[in-house]
Amino acid sequence: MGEAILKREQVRDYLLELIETHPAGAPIPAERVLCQRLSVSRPTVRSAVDELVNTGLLVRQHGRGTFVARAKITQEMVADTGAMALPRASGTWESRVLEHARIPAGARVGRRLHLSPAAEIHYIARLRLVDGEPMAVEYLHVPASIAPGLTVHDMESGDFYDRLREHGVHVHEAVQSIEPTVTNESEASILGVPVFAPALLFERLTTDAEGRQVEYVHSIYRGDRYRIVSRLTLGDAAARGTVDVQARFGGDPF
Amino acid sequence: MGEAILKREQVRDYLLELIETHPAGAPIPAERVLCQRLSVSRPTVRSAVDELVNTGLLVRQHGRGTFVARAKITQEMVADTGAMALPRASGTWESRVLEHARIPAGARVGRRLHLSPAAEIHYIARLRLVDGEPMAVEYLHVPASIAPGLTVHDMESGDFYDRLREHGVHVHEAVQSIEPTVTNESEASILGVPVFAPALLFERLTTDAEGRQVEYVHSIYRGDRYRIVSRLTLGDAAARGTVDVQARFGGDPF
DNA sequence: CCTGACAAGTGGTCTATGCCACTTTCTACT
DNA sequence: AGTAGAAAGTGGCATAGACCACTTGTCAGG
Repeated sequence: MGEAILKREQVRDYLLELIETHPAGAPIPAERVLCQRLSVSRPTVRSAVDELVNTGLLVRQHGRGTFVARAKITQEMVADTGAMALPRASGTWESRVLEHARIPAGARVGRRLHLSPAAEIHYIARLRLVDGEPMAVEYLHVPASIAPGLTVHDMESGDFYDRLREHGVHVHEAVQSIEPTVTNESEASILGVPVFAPALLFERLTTDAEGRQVEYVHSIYRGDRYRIVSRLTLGDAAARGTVDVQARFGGDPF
Repeated sequence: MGEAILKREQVRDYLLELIETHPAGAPIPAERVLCQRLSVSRPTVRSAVDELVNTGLLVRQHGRGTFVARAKITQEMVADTGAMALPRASGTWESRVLEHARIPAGARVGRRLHLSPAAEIHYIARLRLVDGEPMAVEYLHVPASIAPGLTVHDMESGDFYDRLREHGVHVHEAVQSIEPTVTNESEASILGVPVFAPALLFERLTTDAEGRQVEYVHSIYRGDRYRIVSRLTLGDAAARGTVDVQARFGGDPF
């Protein structure tokens, strides 16, 4: 069982055993060494290593070597009922603004936010880091009319929804989608992962108490170091329908 | 901007344009034709096609050709407040039991379900299909002591939690995790997707009203045709903490 | 007209080779 | 002892070729 037939599979199994028996950060033998040891060609070795890199088990560094990757960070998305204090994702989270501009919404973002394509929005690209390391890249779109005074500082400190409240915006509801994706070149570069590595794509549209769309966010979370946990409460047919969840995707902040 | 430098990137961009301008199911030029047309080697073409296959944009069939892939299915995980009727994922969902056995829990599943490793469980592997096509593969583990009379029929009909209720088990709460993953060979084969294609990994541990662990599920949902949508309600600090969500990951059923 | 075999076209796996670019180590010179 | 340059070791990109395996289409024979 699990017996590899193809040479690439043999190499992969050999490497999986190395990964299981070495700590994160440990180097694995160089490609050329593996060629000799396993009697396969270099493209075949590279193909097997490619697969393990894409699944987040190995990390490659040009000119340095290939190393066993670290474990994932878990995001708990359940809090005590009614509590303000949300369960943070493990690690110390920070934000770093990569771009901040007031631009026209355009057709696509305009549709999402129910705005004219010409309406102005705050466009913010920001990097989310955990313990100093990139975890996600987010693209926020906030109608300028709703929070005209929004600043870069607002984007980098504390809970973003707290910041919005300080601008008179009381968020009420959000619809969010999650799907698996793979990184493109830009995202890969920003996040320090390979291109086409597994990732989670989040899209969220937030409305305030007055029914206005106040935020549209598109985020990419690296899949090798991030996962979501949720707690669901399910009742009998008569009581079903109530789940006490305070969902916080994608780390901190809301 | 977006200008490919590498030959592999040039090929990929060429193919992306083809994909955008052709409907699902349309064939793309054969590998050898692309070699000639783009003046690149076959391994280079294959590498670019590999990437598009892994992201779910193309589908390869041995001996037949390469075709533009179809769009994703969206799972809405929000229902009307208090309603029994849950928003179904699009398409017609069915289950097909692949395996059903009573086996010892083992160390890992035993820990999850708070059982002795020797305790017996119902182990069920089942395929979830939408419109007749594989969408997910699920591995259910239910303590035999909790539902001694569970049958294959229970696994294939209607809402699984309704079936458990018929066995006197009233599910109350579940904790679930979601992370991006890639398919292994077995999953790829069952789901009809390539190995190492992006997918969503779900793990869920369900408890009943008496605090017993009644179910542990491990599921793989293909990423090329599936995504999750949720609606979150957020209030002011005083009111925050209540989200009216009825989460149903992974299609139908719970 | 039907069937079977063969050819052509498709993707799949692998080897061999060359060269580029980055990083680290070692050696020689100051 | 320190520094700079070269060498060695690492991953990255690409080509060329051979052969395997699957699918489809065509043609000849019955």
